[in-house]
Amino acid sequence: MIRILIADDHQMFIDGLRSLLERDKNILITGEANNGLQVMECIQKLKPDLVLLDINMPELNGINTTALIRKKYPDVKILILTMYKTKGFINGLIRAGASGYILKNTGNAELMEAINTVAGGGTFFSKDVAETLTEKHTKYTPLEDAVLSKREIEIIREMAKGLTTKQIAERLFISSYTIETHRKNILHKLQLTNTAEVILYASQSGLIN
Amino acid sequence: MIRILIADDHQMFIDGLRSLLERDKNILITGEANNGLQVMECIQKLKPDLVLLDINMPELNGINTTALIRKKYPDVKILILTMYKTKGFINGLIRAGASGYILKNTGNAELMEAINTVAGGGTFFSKDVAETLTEKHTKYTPLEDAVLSKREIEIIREMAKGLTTKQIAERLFISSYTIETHRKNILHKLQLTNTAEVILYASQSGLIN
DNA sequence: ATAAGATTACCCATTTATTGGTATTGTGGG
DNA sequence: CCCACAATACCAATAAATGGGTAATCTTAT
Repeated sequence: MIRILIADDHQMFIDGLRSLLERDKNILITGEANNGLQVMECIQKLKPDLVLLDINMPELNGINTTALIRKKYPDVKILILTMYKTKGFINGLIRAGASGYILKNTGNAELMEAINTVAGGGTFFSKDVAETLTEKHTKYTPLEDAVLSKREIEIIREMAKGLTTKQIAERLFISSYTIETHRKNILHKLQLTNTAEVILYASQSGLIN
Repeated sequence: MIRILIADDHQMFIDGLRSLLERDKNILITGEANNGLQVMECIQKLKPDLVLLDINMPELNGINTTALIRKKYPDVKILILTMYKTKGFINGLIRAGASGYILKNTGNAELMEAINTVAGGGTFFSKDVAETLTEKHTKYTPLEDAVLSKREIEIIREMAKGLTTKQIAERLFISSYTIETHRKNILHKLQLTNTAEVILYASQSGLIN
């Protein structure tokens, strides 16, 4: 019996997946979570074997959640379910301790295979994902292994509201120079070159909302 | 018996939803589609009563698909399933002919209610969506019915890649001055003030991807 | 306690974006 | 045939962002 926790910010996706997986007598859905913080609470209470984790969640994002699970509960397997196949993400998640990574556009059979493989201690990556990982390093790679600080995320959110460096400084009661530094560090950490790329990254990785 | 077609670019979401809905004896899932073009093909072949439509699909987006269905098959009901609650989109979809609009983070009960209501000829909107529609116009909201031209969308996509005005000009073989004009028009149409807001809007409204 | 990282702060040169104009040509719908 | 709008192009002033530094505190985890 494989005990599974499903984490996704879309309840409808959880409902559907639960219905699908419960057909399998060998699977037990022990619980659900809509954000990273709930995931941590649920693991403690429910002790699942495997967490099906969406990386696009509010409160605590996928990479941080993965790292936290790996640290506190080393025996819990993590299978990432997502729609992003950015190289940096995948690398970051693997380094954080995920055992598998499959895209949401994959079918039923592959999902079952992934669950069984990962639950059995193996690793599983969608074909598309595996291809992305073996790709040559392209010039405009979105990000490597981004670990943004709390403050940096806060600043990105202000940027997304269309505020300028000066306006952000006023709102946070600190110097414009400091915001300038933060923006520089954000660009450097994400290996990006301008605001447009940062906002797209933030939006697509669930940093905003 | 309600005959339903499910359209979403994530096969896993379709699989789950199918499993969930098939429990109801009154519902028959007649088919699936992963993009707008497939939706049109399937409707012709399968003659469903209702289409569950994700707006974030490749090939043909949600608004255009909705308008096309309404035009060619006026009797087919359209229930939008999505995660975006931008006012402009909701308005656009309603005008295009959708009968309902619910967010993917809503639960099972509400989904069933929405399906039954819409199939019965009524309209259904999630509480969140209804709230968005009655909200007062806030200062930093993109313009409701922004109708961006083909070229403008193309330029937004280039902007999202982090390209500068000069680089976009080179890639599209036109003058930088022209790109400047387009950017100005984009900001004006959306009633925004800088690139950050444009990229966030584009990302959240499904213009990118 | 100590080292690593986060947060703060400053300066300056350069590049880009934004704003506010004007204006010509092409094109699809009524 | 016209009109509205799309797409093109140009100029110039100003605002903002980016890239290159340096450096002092403050937190936090080992």
